[in-house]
Amino acid sequence: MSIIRKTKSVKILIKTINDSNCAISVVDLIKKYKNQMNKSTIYRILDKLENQRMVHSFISPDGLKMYAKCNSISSQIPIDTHPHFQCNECGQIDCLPSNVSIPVIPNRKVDFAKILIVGKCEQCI
Amino acid sequence: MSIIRKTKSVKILIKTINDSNCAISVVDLIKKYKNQMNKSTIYRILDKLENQRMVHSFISPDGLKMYAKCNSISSQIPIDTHPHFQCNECGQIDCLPSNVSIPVIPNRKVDFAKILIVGKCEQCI
DNA sequence: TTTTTTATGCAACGAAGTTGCAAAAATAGA
DNA sequence: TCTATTTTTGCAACTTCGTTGCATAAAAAA
Repeated sequence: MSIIRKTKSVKILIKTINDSNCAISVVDLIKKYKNQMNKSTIYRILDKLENQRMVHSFISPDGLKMYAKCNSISSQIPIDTHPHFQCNECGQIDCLPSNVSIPVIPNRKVDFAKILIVGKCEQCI
Repeated sequence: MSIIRKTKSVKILIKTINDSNCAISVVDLIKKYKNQMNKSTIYRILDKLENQRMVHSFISPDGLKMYAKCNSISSQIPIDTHPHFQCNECGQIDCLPSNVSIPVIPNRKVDFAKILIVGKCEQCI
């Protein structure tokens, strides 16, 4: 896998994701940058950034691909294992640093868990 | 909301979901019954069944809408709050009866959590 | 410079899911 | 039973999200 080249588009996307304190859907990124880059470019760049572990992704409850920055906590833990929080008022999803202990399940081997905690965020409480 | 009418298609879908011990994607149901019912019909029936709490749904990690029966445990707990288990070998997803305790998160109100535990199932261990 | 590699835009495509509408089936009322 | 009304279904068209092939543009290497 080649090292990522920091083109203008790449820089914009990295900055956008890093400056955001919550996850962003690709759909929103496409809308936001529809005059500056093509949607294929966006999908391709995000894919590379994820391979490089510079961002991480997950699928939202309504099936949209979401991207968020890898903070210090999540980059130490194997991919996608930290919990996410979705506010059911404003819809925003962000990453939680906290750990949720996964129960042992009889007759199965547990590798990791994808956890989405749903509730109300600080602003919407 | 009107009571559901048990047409032939409805019966088939209820039986299929109830007889399965794991979640089924709508896509698979459409493939399976492509000669017996239209995909719109399938989507519409499943939607109604879910409104009646006869089945429940969730979005799989690859964005597919999945349906599973409501067992005695899950029908007592508010919708979608029981954990699911996905085998990363065979891909099957099923419902877990066990409860995972959700941590309290500072400055937020936690309503419920969607939990997908990933690992190996009994058959694939 | 010239050559080679990589990134981008564009258009077409594909899959999942939705919707409007007409026909069919089931139900209710007489 | 016959008719009127409601509900369900099939079909086709459509939307949205995401992918792919290919030609061009840009960057890096030589």
